[in-house]
Amino acid sequence: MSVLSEVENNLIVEIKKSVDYLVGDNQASLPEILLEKPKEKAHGDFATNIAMQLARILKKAPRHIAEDIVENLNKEGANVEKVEIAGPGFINFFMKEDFLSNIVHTVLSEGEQFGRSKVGNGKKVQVEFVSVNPTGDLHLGHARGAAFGDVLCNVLEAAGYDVEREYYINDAGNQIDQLAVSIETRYLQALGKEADMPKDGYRGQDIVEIGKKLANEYGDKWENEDRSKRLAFFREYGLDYEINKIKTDLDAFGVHFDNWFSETSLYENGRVLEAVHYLTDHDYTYEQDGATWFKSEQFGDDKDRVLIKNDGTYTYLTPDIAYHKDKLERGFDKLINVWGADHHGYVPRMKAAIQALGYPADKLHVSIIQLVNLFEKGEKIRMSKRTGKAVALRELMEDVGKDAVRYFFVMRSNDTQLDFNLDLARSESNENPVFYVQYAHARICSMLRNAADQGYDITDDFDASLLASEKEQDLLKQVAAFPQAVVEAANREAPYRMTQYAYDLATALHSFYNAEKVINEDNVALTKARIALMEAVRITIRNVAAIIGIEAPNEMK
RNA sequence: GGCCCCGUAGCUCAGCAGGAUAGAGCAAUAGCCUUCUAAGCUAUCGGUCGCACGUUCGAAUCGUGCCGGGGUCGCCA
Repeated sequence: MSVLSEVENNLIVEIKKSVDYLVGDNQASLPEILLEKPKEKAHGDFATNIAMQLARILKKAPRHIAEDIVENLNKEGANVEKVEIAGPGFINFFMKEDFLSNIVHTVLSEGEQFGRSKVGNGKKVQVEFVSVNPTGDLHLGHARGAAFGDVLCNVLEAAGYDVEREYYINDAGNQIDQLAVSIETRYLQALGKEADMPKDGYRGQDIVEIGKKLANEYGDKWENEDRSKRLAFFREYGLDYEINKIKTDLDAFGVHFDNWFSETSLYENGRVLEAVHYLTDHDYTYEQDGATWFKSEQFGDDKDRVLIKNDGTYTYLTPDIAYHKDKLERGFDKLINVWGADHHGYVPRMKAAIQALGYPADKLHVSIIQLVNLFEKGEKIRMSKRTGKAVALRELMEDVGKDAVRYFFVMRSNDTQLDFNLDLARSESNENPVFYVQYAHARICSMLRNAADQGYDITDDFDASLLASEKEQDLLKQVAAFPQAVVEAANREAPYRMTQYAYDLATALHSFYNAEKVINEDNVALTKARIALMEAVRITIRNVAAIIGIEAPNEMK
């Protein structure tokens, strides 16, 4: 699926007519005709390898097939100026001069909508991401997942999918009991009492603060209270505090969720029990060593997994199966989970569960986010200098700013490890891709301000066919490529393609800027056309920046 | 040991629904500001695509086997 321009569609239709004529009855095995945009300008505006693809079917040499296709091609109808056959059998198309000029009008009229398409067909996709345990701060790995998930959602929305963002709050289970006990310890310490942090307690600064806060608000009230009541209260209080902190941090990072889903709610409304019953009723469980096991191996997992431990409590998997059952029943066409690399081993058992629940395994797609390493002055940083703990998202944002953090985290494919270069993110120069892209936008704004001072208006009529220089054509091609770039990023669930696109567009702009002047007193018609072009580029940069979730500033300070 | 990710220029990475001479950025070198923002541009230098077989008219891309780096293998979450 793709969004092709009218020109491309037209060309494909004409090529197909020619090919149909050649192959006659062999229709069934006919490969799809694809156009590529050659890297080399000498190879034309578009190229197709259809002749090579047909070689096997027609049992003829690719170059001969290409000749036949070209012979039958309606060049006029396809808006083609010149056709060449090259290499092993590529057909290269050189389009008539003005084939790109419409794009400026398109962008100006579509504005914020430019780049959006309907290829997603309104399909319902749910993306569950971040879902960090509410027991501490958001760290770098989480932040990468947050940026990835959020930009992925933006891309999917732009491509016409109906997207829901969800955060799964692990507010049940051992780690929350541990949170309550850790808070208790800090609370007692805040009151000046002797209390030791348990071995696997949470030692973060935030827990110390919760302890102090409780001591200030309640004095020794909870010290004398029954311990189970005390822990129950601390548990709720701590959860509330941690979740709010996570929300605040994500908010500052520009990440917002449609739905915060509580694990506890699954217990309260009987969904966990229901899921266990479902599996048991379908004979997907058995008892062994005092525990209840899920037969995940028959669905492709390495081994079977425990659902109910021999102490009667559930493993993490059990409510998670109930959670996915719930998600599936909410009617999404596709579920995407964004998980850290340390969870990849968990994928087969979750996919097994999806199948056991009666759904195809590919209903769920898990995007694994590889590790992040921080570098400063060429050295790997393991701990924050300030806190002595793992570096928190908040700290990183204060250091280099939200935009740099977002951009750097989505800049690389999610399945490669990421080296985050702090010096680079801080630097205000062309080495820093965020500034490079933002500068392109600011630069255009500056030109447009100057143009306005001289009495030009971006709504003036213009003749787009005047935009014929090499740099202008390059810019037009880049702009025209945006809708397809969005679709490809969506199809491949690869948001990093948006940062690459943004960078390439900025490069074309800067290159144009250094080669040509926009405001040219001797040529008013050309000036008007270039102003329109600049506005079209500005809109495109702003739109891609919006998808990445960074600012498109009017000036650089 | 099983499974997952990675291995492409000195460094960081694209390219991997097979296609033309493997691309960017940084670093290095040489240039461009009486001209709309030099936070910019232009050019040069730089690569046995980890290795070996195989499939193919054609392999960085697909398959198999090795080698190297990282991650992960709990009745934790």
